[in-house]
Amino acid sequence: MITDNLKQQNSPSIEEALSKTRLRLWLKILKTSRAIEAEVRERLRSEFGSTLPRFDVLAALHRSHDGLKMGDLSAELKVSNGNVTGIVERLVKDGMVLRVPVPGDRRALLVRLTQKGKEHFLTLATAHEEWIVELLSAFDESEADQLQSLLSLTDNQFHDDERINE
Amino acid sequence: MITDNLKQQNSPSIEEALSKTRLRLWLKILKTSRAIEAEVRERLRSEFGSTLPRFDVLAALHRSHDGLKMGDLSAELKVSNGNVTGIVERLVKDGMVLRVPVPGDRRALLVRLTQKGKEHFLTLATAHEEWIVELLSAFDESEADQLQSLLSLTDNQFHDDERINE
DNA sequence: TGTAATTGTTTCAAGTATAAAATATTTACT
DNA sequence: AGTAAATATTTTATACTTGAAACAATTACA
Repeated sequence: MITDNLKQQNSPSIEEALSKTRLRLWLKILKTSRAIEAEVRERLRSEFGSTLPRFDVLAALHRSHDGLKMGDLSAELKVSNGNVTGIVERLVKDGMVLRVPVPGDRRALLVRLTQKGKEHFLTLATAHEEWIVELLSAFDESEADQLQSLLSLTDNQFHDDERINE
Repeated sequence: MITDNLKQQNSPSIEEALSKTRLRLWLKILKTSRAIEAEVRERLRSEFGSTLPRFDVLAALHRSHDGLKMGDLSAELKVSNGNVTGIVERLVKDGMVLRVPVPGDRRALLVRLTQKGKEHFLTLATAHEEWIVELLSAFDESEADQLQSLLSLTDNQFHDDERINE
């Protein structure tokens, strides 16, 4: 598909100002996001000896009731297959998850939370929710809603998945 | 210093709704930020064979005219000392930066862009700016300004640097 | 002057992350 | 049945990341 460039023909100075504003905004988004993420990582580490990737894997497994195949897990978390292999390996070693064969398919493995993993995740999740509420305490209901709406303007902007065919 | 909990005594349901809104907002911030960052990483890789950490180091060195000590560099980028050692090592190997001794202090090393590094950085920076403008094209001037203001509400929220003493 | 504390940096061990290659299995099609 | 293509996963090589330990040099000060 070929499209024309339909950009409005603004004066150069208006275009340049907009570019600067967007660049500055990106740095702000990145700074805010990284600051909160760093704080969460640090608390997971110091208070629970855990990490964000582990938490993310446990959360995904907790959401899906019957476990997830390795591939589904990496798709869900948007990280590479090989990466998930390593994280799950360590979680198995710690008794948090189990790898069980899929009946009809000897290639695939289902990853499931153990009882211990379930309990551990609930502890982490409770703390995590409290931290986020605290770290975003600068926003009241109205401000948070406005932010949410503004950020939603990017919604159809990024596709992993171009779905070229069909 | 001991402070009372000065939180307004809202009804439980209002508090809970606010918590949910904040948690949802955090997931949105994280999703947006990661999507843009992933796209920038991918383009640095595929179009220039480079990475975001390398770009960040080059950018910091370009901003400071006379080079930076290793410690200043890691402070500026908010990453660990050991991390910077590795990234700089690879940049040295590629001829992008130089380590030069600091006259009065035999512990310290100044890291400086080479001519090649300067040119390489300018190429990357130009492309990077275009990408960001494109990736944030969902926001017009007014929306970008509103977002910037809302995100600035967290400004004194996160300190690396508690400055307990003095 | 000597030595303790501080400062600047690298090394280390472990975990996270990727793309690409390798392996194993299943499916589709002849 | 036989084989090519597709699918599910792991392995490999390389890079990034951290906190903590080690090392080296400088500064403060008894």
